[in-house]
Amino acid sequence: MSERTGQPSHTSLYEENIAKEKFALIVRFGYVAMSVHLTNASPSQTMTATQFQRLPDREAAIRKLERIAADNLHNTLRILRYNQAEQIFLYRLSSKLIPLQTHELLADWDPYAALEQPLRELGEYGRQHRFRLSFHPDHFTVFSTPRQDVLMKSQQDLERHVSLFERMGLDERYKCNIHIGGTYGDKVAASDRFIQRILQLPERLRMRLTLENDDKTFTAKETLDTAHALGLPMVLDLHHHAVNHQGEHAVDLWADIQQTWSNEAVRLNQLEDELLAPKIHISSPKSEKEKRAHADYVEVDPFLEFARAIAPFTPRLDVMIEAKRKDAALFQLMQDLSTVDGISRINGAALEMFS
DNA sequence: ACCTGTCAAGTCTGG
DNA sequence: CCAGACTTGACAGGT
Repeated sequence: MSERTGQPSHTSLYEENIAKEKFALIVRFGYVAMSVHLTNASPSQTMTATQFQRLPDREAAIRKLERIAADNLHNTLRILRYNQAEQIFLYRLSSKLIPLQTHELLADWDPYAALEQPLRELGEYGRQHRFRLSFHPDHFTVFSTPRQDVLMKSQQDLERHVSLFERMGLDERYKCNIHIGGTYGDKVAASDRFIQRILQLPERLRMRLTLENDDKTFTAKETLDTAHALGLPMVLDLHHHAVNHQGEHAVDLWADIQQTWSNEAVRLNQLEDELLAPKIHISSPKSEKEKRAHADYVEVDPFLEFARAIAPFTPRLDVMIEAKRKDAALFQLMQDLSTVDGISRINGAALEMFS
């Protein structure tokens, strides 16, 4: 293996997988939060703090928040049923399922009292159909921050996401993906601070994390080093890598990135579990000028080039599509890929590449 | 029914 | 030091 690819050698588990898959790469695709095909199915409906305060009856206002949250959970279940019908097994949950959950106006509100049942139902459906569900707390979750107040809020927001997983009955295989954060003029100090902060987190939060390279600050290589230091899996974003790297090639980092997922599978004693297959993000630049912004759809070629290059030493890959047109972009990409030589479609959103 | 402005968050840049 | 850009989907309020 290592002679063949020039990559570092791999575990015996890895060799077994390769033998079993006969050098075929199985790729599954998914999309983020909302479907553009389903109507009136937003999982992210909300209420502004201003509106909440404007309502004279606070109890009634809270009931309204709970109705919005229940509706978001119901819409998420509708989306999962749709995903099941379309055979899409990768899906990122909305971070806005429960509006104003961490707002200081609602510090005394326990939203779970009213939402326990729908959350459990959602998690059960997800487990039953083997969906790979994830969260991506937004970019205001910054553990590299030097500010204590920002750190507190970041931990609070991560806690909120992990609690949702727990209330859904979804164990540590279900992950919250985050970025490292800002540099504040000193990248080394910032990543050191990040590492120390993550090490100080309660284990139930720390072990939910995956780390993703970002488009401005921490490159894939730097994120991989940080993931190694913390023993966390890494999600490689190919678009971010394309606009933020120091000359290194994603394919050359891949063996080590893949290894972070094998390590996690070993840690959780879930060696063959597809929930812990290595995962990447793909998206395409909106335009020449707006290289970082996401386009409506995803171009085939950059993904195809990467997938072909890693196929000889990768049995399985999960791909999250980050495109404005969400599931429509997924279907378009599947169609574009299905006409390519050496690729056969397994089902709605999974395919097999032979090498 | 549609359109425009606003809302949240934290970081970073430009003035 | 402060204002504005960045990002995102959806609300809020106007026509």
